[in-house]
Amino acid sequence: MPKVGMQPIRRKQLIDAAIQSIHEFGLANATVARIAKKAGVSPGIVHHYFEDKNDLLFSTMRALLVDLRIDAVTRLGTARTPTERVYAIIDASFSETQFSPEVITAWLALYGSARRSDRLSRIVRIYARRLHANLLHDLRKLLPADAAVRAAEGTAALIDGLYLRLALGSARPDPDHHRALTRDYVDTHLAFHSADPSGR
Amino acid sequence: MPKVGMQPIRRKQLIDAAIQSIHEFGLANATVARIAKKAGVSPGIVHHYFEDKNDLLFSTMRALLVDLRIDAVTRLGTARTPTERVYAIIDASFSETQFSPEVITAWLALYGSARRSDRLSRIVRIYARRLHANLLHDLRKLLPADAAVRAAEGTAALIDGLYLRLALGSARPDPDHHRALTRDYVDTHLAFHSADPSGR
Amino acid sequence: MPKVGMQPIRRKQLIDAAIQSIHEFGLANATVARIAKKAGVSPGIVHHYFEDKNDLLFSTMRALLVDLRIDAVTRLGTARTPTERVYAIIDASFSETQFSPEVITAWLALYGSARRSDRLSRIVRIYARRLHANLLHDLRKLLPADAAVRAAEGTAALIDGLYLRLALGSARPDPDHHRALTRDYVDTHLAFHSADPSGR
Amino acid sequence: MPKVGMQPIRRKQLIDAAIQSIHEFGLANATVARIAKKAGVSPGIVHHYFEDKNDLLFSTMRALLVDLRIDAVTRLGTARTPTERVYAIIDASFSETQFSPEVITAWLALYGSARRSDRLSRIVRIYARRLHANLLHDLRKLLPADAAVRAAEGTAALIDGLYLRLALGSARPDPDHHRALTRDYVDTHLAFHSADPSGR
DNA sequence: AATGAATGAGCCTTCATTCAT
DNA sequence: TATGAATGAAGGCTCATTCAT
Repeated sequence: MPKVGMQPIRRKQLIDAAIQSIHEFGLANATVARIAKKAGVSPGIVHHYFEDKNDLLFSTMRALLVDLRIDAVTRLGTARTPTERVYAIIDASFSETQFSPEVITAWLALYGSARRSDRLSRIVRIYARRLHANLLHDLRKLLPADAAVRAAEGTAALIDGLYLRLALGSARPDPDHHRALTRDYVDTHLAFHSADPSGR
Repeated sequence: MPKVGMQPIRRKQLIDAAIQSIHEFGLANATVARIAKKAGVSPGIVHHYFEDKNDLLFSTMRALLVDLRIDAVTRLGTARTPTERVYAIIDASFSETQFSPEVITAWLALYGSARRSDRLSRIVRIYARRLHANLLHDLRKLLPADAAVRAAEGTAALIDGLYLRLALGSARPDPDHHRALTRDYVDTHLAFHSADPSGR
Repeated sequence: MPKVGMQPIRRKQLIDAAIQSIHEFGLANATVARIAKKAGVSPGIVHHYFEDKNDLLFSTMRALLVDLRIDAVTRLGTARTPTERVYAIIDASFSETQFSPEVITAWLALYGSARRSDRLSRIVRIYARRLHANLLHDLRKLLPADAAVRAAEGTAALIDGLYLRLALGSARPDPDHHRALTRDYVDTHLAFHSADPSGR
Repeated sequence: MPKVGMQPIRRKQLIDAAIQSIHEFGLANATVARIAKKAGVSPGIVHHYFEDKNDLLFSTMRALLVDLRIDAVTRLGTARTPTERVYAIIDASFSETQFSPEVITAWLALYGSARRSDRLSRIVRIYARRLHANLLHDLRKLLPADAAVRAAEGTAALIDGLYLRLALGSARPDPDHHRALTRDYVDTHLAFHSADPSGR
């Protein structure tokens, strides 16, 4: 059924199928054949829309990060104060979209293989840098310089660490809980420094 | 040349070779043949000392966690106050042994595949639970109940998150920096609650 | 955009593209998609103008042989003496048209696969037989019967052998040189027998 | 059955199977699986003994040329006069070993694909150059310089051309016939020049 | 205890061919 | 007439695992 404009549709189908497959079979067993089957297409078609399997996996990771970015930007749009902005970033990380077991599983699996792929590790680093920059931008207005840097790094690490535990199933899959925990980290730092304006 | 008592030696050789191979080739390319070669033995021998490849990987992960455990127990032995004990646990996580690039890479790779292996995910959860319990045990003495729970969970997540960033290469490989950051998380919570004894 | 009378145009386009593709990518990598792309058409269209890929390749070979035939017939038209006619045949084999690298490459590649295709091997044999018959026809007038047969076979083999070496790149791509060499073969035989009219 | 010293045995087995397979199925259909089956081994083993399929095909071609070389060297050992030496080279090309249909088919198929492989085209050119050098060495003693060069080139081309026609099945598979035809080419040149010592 | 040759299943990828438009 | 999306069958290659020695 040769229709035009299938590209974005098929690509999304296949990326979703890749996420599902990684969740269901594991990255090592997420074969092209299985992903294609889950997407309801033939194995061969994958190479029409992606250069190769790595390109599909890379695109999958990128899609995850793009979704996260969109979510964050949206939330930042309505935030007014620096604190609200920091919360917005945290909330985006644990939003409904990001929080499905499939997404979290895929996220960890792809992180786990990022070291071996230049493309993959590059976008992961870009994401990490951007998260850090965003957090730092607002925390600087709320904390002394060095404390802001530390808080930004800690917040980012905390988000990743909570995700990691979620992916392993050793944490309850409750977004609000994780949001609260991360906010608490920020709150405590803010409170600590506002109670003691001289810094640390 | 049949020697007796080779078992522990060979197993350690192979586990070390597995860690090195995962670091060098990635988990997906850490084949039995490559691991054996790095260990200086023949591919066939692996199945004399391990049930199969999964067993080798599981044993590798277990070895990593056992090392961590030993480190922590040693440090806890000399700690006196609850705060010292919490610091000991943190320090163990970022000790020299745990901090080699090879170990960190292997750690993330195996975490990333834990979901697909019952044995693997079991020991990972046991480790997570134990870490949480240890932290909680001492934090309870320093913080209100709910704050202690939150701090324990946050500390554990922070450690994992920092490891994750290390494995990805988006954090500088400086143990002291990570220790300080994690201690800071604890310190801030302790300060916050001692400054406000009414709890939160 | 349905046009009429496209058949001969498209067929020639595709045959030329096939020759180019064999030269550029090798027969094994001259895929339908690549040939179509080089012809500036879609892959699907190939099966409108040719039964299948083999039919395209067969038609390509036939086109090469037809060109050669036309060339030979033209030259034979102006030849007067038997010797001139033999020269005409030789000259046709090394004429400008036949001598492009693309044509020579395709020629060898298709020869190399002729054994596996009935159609292909049939036209190749027809060409061989015709070449032999043409040569023999005139050589008979110049040489004793058995010498004529031998000379005809030798001349044909020499032409093919020179082509082969051209295709492999181990001979310089100079038509005149090859014409001279082949004429020399004939000349020597003629001289030998005219010097010794008793036959051999 | 892990025996030592299997390498040369298996390699020969596989090379022979490759020749047979090319003959039976054609180069394009001589798959690794088919070659392995014909050799009575599993498909996977091929990559134990050859880098990849191309390496097997290259080694096959090399084996053909080595056999030819050995044959020629042996015959040259007993040749005394330059003429005998030229005959020896011709005879080697059409010896029993070289004359099996399988060998001839493989020869043409591999020649036909040589242009696309650096390794393949290299050894083919080396063989061509050596053949030419050998012929020239002795013809120089029998003919004027330029005639010797021409005769050497012609003889080599004639041999290849006869092979080509054999591979296509458009010549009768009679070694003696081809030897005679090639010797005749040489003889005629020698006679021509000895009858006319002034050269041409 | 140890080797490494051998197997055979499975994976990624390519490609001739078909077909809805 | 023409497109190019889609299929499905192989093909080359890798690899965990077995086994004769």
